[in-house]
Amino acid sequence: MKSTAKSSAASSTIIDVANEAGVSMKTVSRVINREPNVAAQTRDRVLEAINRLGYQRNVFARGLRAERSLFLGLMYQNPKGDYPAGVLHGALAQCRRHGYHLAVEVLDGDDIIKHAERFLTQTRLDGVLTTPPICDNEKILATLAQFNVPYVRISPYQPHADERFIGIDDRAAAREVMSYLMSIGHSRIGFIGGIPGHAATKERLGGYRDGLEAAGIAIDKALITDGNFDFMSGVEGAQKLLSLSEPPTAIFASNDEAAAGVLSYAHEHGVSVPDDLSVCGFDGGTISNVVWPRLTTVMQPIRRLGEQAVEALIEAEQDRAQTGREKNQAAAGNARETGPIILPHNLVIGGSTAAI
Amino acid sequence: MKSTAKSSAASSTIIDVANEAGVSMKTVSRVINREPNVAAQTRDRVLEAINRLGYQRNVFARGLRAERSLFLGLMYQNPKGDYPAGVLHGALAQCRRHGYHLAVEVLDGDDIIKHAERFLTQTRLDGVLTTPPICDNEKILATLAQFNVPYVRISPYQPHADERFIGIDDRAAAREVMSYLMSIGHSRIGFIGGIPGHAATKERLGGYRDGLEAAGIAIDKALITDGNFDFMSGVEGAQKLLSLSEPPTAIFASNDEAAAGVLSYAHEHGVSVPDDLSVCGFDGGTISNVVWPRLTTVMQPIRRLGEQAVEALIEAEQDRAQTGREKNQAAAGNARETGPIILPHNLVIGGSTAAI
DNA sequence: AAAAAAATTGACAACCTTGTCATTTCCGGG
DNA sequence: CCCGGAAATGACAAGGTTGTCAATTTTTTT
Repeated sequence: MKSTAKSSAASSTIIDVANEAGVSMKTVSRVINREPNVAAQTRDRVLEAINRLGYQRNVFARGLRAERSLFLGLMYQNPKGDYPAGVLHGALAQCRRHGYHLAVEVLDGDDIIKHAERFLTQTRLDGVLTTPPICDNEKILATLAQFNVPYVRISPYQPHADERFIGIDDRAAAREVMSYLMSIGHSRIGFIGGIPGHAATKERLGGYRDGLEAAGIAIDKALITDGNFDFMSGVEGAQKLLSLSEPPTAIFASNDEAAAGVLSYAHEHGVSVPDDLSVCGFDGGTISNVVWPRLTTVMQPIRRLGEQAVEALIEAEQDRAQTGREKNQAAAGNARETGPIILPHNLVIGGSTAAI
Repeated sequence: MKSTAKSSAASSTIIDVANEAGVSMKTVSRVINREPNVAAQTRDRVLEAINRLGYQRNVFARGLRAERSLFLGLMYQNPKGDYPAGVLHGALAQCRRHGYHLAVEVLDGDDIIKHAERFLTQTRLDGVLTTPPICDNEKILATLAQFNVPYVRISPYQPHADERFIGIDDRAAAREVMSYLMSIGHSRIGFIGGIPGHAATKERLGGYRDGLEAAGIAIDKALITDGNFDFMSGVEGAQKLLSLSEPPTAIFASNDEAAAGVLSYAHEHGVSVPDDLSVCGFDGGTISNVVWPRLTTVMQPIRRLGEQAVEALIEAEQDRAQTGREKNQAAAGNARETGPIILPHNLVIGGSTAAI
């Protein structure tokens, strides 16, 4: 008695489908992969057979024979907070829509590169999404290129030419925050920075400056403090800023977590928010909604970043398959789209800001 | 003229290794899979060859031929918050240590079961981790069983016999919270519940009751309100409890998010925390650290839950492979361990509680 | 209407690994 | 010194898919 006794869940193969539809397995393969040159009538017959049998292609057989694995990868470093989770969730949703799967890998050990290499050889991903900070690690990018894996970077520090990246317009968003604050009467506004080297850090500070400049307010360096996107840097920033001889009436922190630190410091020291001090954050994740008062913040479409990144990868992948097939007409103008995808953000007014 | 001169990124195959070591590919396979009956000397030669060539086995070929895929899966439903992210991170770390990869799937569409089936047929996972609430979905569990995929449930509602599950002792933790609150003088303590049907909901309420009982305090049903683990349920719960003619001096919310809601309501209505009201949460994630005042809460070892779950799966998997190989001696006492793995929790005292 | 071109389809090999089963080698006992 | 049995090793097939290339059918052109 063979122990093959597969359960009812056992899947049928491409050959079963071929027999059912009365065609060769190659034709079935063509239908599955949406290759051209299949008669409409044949295609229908095959699709019907697929439905009847509940056929699903074997990911491993496909990965073995073809270049494509039906897996995308998400590589990131700091798994804390809403950001990676949101990207992940969006990416998963989009993968599902396209019949892809997602392999996640956190790179944070000793030898990141070796780790990435192992990940790539073992999984043969069709594409990779990366988020800051590793999306700005040149060695990682070089490794991806070496393995010939298409990748999309989310909110990179510095976009490379001829490369897909996705993000929001941090600078414009920060400008909006500033003009909102100024519109309700603030002119002395403090700023708490993010982790040096992050794109977001640079851009949000840029927006802060832009805003003041546009209003004709001179920049006071004393009002700009360093930070690193975490709670403590908010606490410390608030302490510095509020101890100035001429303290700000509003503080714009580079993200919600730091803004929460500001709130905390204010509560601790009897500074009333928003009466004595207005506070703005950035990100619009869970934190902005659970602190008191609720933060005025910029809501990023984090999930959509993940979705769009996957979308871009799959598009590129299909292009690749397409042009691969048409390689005879190598001269054909292959318009592989590149460049940025900028998603809209949203300024949310919470209870943490008020007119002066 | 062998085409061995592959590019540096291209991987060598088991045949290359066999040639390099002067053995057959089957022997290499044996070494890789730690099968018995390989002479020590041969094993060394093969391992050396593997090192020299930087060989890594092809996941797809292996998945195609063998039952094992080197992939584990994480299935969950609500991707929000620290919990899933923490489990994911822990699971990833452990997977990496064992050379496994992790495929993540969020089940939240229309037809969860069909979705799960597709996921399982397509990926042929070696094992699956699930978290609440879907780890309590009988249909999902049946599907996993049907596909013969071993699974580990994290914090299930009701442990099944003969099955691995992992969690903390919610009830004991809640008891600790209660005895702490009573030790600092509180006796009128309100409780805000979690999503009905969750194991955590039941157990934490149980601990609340246990605590009062142990202190000989009668349970006042007016002090127990419903909730659902989110911020608003904390706000609403606080409102109910604080409008009682004889309001509590402390509120124990079933998780941090709800506790944050309580804080928010208190701030809004001029109730000073912790002077007028003590507040406790549960989970010990980001939220407990960014609100003001910091929450007194139970810190769950979330990452370790993920790690341990993966560990258990891989152990079971290796057992399976082992006994599979020894199937001739079918009578052998295969002591596949089952039952619970309970990890320690940790009561963290924050600024949200004070002596009466 | 025949020839040429294009579209459609199929036969077969190849991808890399592991399971099966046969063969060889080694060892202790007669 | 041979024999029997266990240990070590290898030859070969199989797993499900897609790429290659040839064969067949349909359409277009002359």
